[in-house]
Amino acid sequence: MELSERKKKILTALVESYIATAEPVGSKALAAVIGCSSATIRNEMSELTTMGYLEQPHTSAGRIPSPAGYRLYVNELMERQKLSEAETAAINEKLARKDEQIEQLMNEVGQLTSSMTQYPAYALTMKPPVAVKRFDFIYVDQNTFIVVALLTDNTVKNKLIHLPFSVHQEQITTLSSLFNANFTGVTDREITDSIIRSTERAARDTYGLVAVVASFTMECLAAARTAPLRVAGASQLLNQPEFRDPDKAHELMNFISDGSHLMDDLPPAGMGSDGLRVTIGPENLAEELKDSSVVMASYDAGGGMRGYIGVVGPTRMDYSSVAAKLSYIAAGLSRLLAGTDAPAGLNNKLVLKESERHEQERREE
Amino acid sequence: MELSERKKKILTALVESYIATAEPVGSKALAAVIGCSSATIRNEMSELTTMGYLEQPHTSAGRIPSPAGYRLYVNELMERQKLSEAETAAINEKLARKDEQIEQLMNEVGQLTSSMTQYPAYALTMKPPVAVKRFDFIYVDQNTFIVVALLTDNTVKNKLIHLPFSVHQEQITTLSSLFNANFTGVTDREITDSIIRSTERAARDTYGLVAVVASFTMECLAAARTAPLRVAGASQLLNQPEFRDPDKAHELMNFISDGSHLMDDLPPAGMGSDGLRVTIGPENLAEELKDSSVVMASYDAGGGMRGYIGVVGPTRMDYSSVAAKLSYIAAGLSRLLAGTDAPAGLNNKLVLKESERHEQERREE
DNA sequence: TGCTAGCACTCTTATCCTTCGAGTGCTAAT
DNA sequence: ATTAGCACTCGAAGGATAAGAGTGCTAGCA
Repeated sequence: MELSERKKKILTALVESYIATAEPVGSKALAAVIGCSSATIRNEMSELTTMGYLEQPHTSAGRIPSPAGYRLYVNELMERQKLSEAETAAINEKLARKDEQIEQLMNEVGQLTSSMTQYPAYALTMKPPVAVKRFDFIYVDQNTFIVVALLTDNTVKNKLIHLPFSVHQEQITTLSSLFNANFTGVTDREITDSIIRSTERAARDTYGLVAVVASFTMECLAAARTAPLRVAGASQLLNQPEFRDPDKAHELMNFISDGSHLMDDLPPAGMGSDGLRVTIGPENLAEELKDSSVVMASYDAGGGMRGYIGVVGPTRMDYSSVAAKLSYIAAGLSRLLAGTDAPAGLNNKLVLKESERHEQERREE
Repeated sequence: MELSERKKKILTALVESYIATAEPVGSKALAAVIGCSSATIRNEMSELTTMGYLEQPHTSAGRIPSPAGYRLYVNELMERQKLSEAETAAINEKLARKDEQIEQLMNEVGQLTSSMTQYPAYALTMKPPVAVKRFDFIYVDQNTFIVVALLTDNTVKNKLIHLPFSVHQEQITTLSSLFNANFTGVTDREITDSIIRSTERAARDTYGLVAVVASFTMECLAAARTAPLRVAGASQLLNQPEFRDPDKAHELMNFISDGSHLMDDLPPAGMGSDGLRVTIGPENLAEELKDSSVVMASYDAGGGMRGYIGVVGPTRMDYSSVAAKLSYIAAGLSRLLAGTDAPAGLNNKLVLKESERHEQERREE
């Protein structure tokens, strides 16, 4: 059922007022904004309450939005915010330093997101499986050599291997051709015991080294797909009035500081076509997040990799502003990492509606 | 001036009671422990107060230790605590997994320390300057090669270099001998413009590549000495009653979450010969730490590297237990990383006195 | 029929006041 | 030197009161 225009206006104003002040909103305050008497507002609010969009903390306080109210606000009512010059400049400046190490960059992205939004933020990259493109072996001395593996995603991994016995140059060369023959182009899943066994059989006098290098190889490949999740600005939570209770704050901070939980929940499903997803309060799967909201954006990290940034905050989160900022940062990262521009119209102003409608439909099934 | 035995007993009991309960301690409670009347205790406490070891939050509450009181307690009164079987076992188990990456390990050490002590913890390693031992260049294709640098601390760094123009194998070989001749054995400080310039002159047709590789080299060397500081368990602060005020908690959490401040302050000076240092309240240089205490321990990370672990907490910190735990963990790390055993007697029970006496003397000058 | 004015009612928050009790400091006695 | 006793202080806790914000409902008006 569709809401009347006025109801929409009231809900919008109420949500925004509550987001700004964290105080329940009364009919009087809204009357001024909407332009009719407080009694009328009261009637409307009463209906909105029975429809489930508003809640009353107690009989004689104002109303606050229910999760459903926030949902409606996010899906249909919220203004697509534009970032200020200063904000876009700050983001661009941070992202401009392209020559940084990727890990370093990801770390700073978390902090950037957190400081821009004033909420705790996290950033993670999901990578597709990689394989080794080529191996090189560097002979250092009798007991020592270095394995260098160039991966398909063009990162290079290496390891210094120190042996309790001595080898000579030719053995290393043999090893090199063995590994380049048998271990290139295979992902970590595809390295089976049988490959290792057969390589070992072919290895002859370098027999003992195969296992060492093979395990290094597997480590590399596994490490390359593992997503390094960075959490930044967890202490920002303490700025929010809803976390002035230290016990609540502590609980949620513990939860988000240890990123593994976040990963379970967040990346897989429900990303809108615009790369944004908002989960509000009880929509979150994790028990610890039932009173919080999560906004996340995904970006193209190049080579089929998909990255995610997100923020966690109270349900009374400033969705509009956060969505705009995340979207802008994500677009910047896409451009930076993958050279792809974001889908049309996504750069600065947001197009949430499309994706959110999908989600709405899903929810109503 | 030396305190009477009884004053020492009173101060000790008072500090320990306050550490345990966070409540000001009255004369009655102490009378039971010490074995004389509360009036006597009151007289003694009154003297201890004028001597500056105790404070009164207000006229009619009990006494709490002043920073000087804690200092005296830490230096002379505190029992050297032994860890329980379970605690040593937990620590040993964590440290047993030697084959982990060093960074991973350092990260976990922070978490281990934090979870053992119930305070926020940090861990950092300081490394002496390193140099490159040898360079190897791997030719990948026309536009691409890999630089591999083996450092004096036996870590290996690498970088994939992609060029906008093409090179051939011989140029790479030339580059290799140039760098092995001019850039090995020099630390980052010693790489001057003039070395780069003269190498470039000698470089002839590989001219343009020298700068690229040289800057990679400097990055490596700088990165190798930069201490990766890990902070863990910042949210533990919220367990402490003194941080139930969210604003205070927020301030300190911000401070410690961004490790750079900690580094400014902590590592340089005043490490006792036993590898432990305690700074109490106003002894800390940083304004944000004036109400907190820091306990840190250093360990031998091998190859001249010195590592530090520490915890931050309220001045009402359980110094005895924290010192024992830190010391045990540090000794374990020394053994693990450097193979050296800690100085005699330091393994499990602590010898604080020696070093602290020195510090005491320094302070009295 | 929709809007508004008015009014009684509810419920929270702030404030003030009182009481209670823990703890002190001092004095006098042992 | 120690202790018992006592008057005094001061914060914490409890309770009553008042204030204020907001609601729901009814009745009147366009």
